[in-house]
Amino acid sequence: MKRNDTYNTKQKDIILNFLKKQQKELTIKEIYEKLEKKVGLTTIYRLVDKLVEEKSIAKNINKDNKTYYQYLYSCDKENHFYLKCNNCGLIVHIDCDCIKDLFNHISNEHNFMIDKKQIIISGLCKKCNKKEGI
Amino acid sequence: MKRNDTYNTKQKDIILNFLKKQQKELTIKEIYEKLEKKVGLTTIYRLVDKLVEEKSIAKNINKDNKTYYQYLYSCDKENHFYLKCNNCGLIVHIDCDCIKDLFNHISNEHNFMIDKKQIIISGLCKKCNKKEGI
DNA sequence: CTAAGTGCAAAATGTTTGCATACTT
DNA sequence: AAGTATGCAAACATTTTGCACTTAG
Repeated sequence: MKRNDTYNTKQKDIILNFLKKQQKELTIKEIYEKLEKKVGLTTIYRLVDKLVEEKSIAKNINKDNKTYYQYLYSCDKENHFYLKCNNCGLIVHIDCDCIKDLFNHISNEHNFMIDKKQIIISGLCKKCNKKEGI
Repeated sequence: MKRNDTYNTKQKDIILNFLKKQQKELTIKEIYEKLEKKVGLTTIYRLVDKLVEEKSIAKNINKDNKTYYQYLYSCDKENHFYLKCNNCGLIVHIDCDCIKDLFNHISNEHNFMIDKKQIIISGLCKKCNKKEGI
């Protein structure tokens, strides 16, 4: 008679932990293969969707036109955001008050409620910036 | 004997102008249909890819798992960025120095080169924020 | 025991490619 | 002309669905 409940399953654990361990973006196929097919493709699609919804992971399309998923270290602080390198795909977590100012400014002056859980700013990390700059 | 050249075609014009006029995100299919099939599907795929590459338009996956494209008003100023509403999908162009400070801070303190052409910050616009907040 | 989750195979979608034709310069 | 671009049909890839079965609570 229960309703709208959610169960903890082996597969759920496997996927979240796997993404947590990997320090990079992965496609569904890559997840499926690296997990040695311990979890069915369909299930990965379904679980990954949920994880995106609850903002545990980020989803995005890269230049290669493929869809990638990546774990986002969660954080309840007010001053955290992510920097994403467009070249190597890495997302790094930053804690810095600089984002608080922007947040306040944008919500006050521009009437826009930034989603604190998902502030992802794109560009090039130090390493890739050097490489591309040649 | 020319090489690596690019021609100006009717289709290229049609698509860019169409996206410019629309003030919202569109899927490939929507573009195809609203254009009344004046441009072939394949061509849309190809042109839209180029436009993304040259950063005239933005591409992203929404909650509905569909891929959307939207024109980005270009701007050479140092202080512009975009705010994207996660609910209604609109991208608004903002010119405000607040982003310069963040930009400088991030590049100096965090060694990260933000892509000035594509600073898109997500959240909820005023209208959608009210609706969701009920 | 019941609702929720899983995984297969199949169906539905979405995207890319090969190629003959048409357009730009 | 020569090099690009286009658009169809076909190939390919990705994602979703139906359904019988398993698992969590």
